[in-house]
Amino acid sequence: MPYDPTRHGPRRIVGPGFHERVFALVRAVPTGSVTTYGDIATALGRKGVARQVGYAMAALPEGSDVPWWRVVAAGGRLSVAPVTRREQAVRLAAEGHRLGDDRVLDFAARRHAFVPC
DNA sequence: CGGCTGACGACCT
DNA sequence: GAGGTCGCCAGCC
Repeated sequence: MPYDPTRHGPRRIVGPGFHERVFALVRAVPTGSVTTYGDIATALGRKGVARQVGYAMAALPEGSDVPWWRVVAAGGRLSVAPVTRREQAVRLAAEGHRLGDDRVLDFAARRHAFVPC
């Protein structure tokens, strides 16, 4: 069943652990840049956990300080649930991104490079 | 403690 | 391009 905020209950409180590390990385993405689930997974040291990164994003509470809209799918695609995707497109456009066909154009140039601490 | 639930990605037909 | 398969795992009930 696809993610549906109207049916999947209240937002959950963010706890310590994996989710928190994901959120910390997303907070490090500056305005005007984007990153991907896979890049975050790689930055965490495990290439294969892009899916888990997505799950972490789904658990974000509303009103958090995490710029979730800067996280796109591989290749710059917008792949979240339709309602959220519209919101994401609006926010990305507001940060100067050009969008087309559910994609971030110039994705390669706007992709954030995570630096090791 | 077991079961369930998910914003993915690479690769294959 | 459109499907399907498989690997991946934390957090909540």
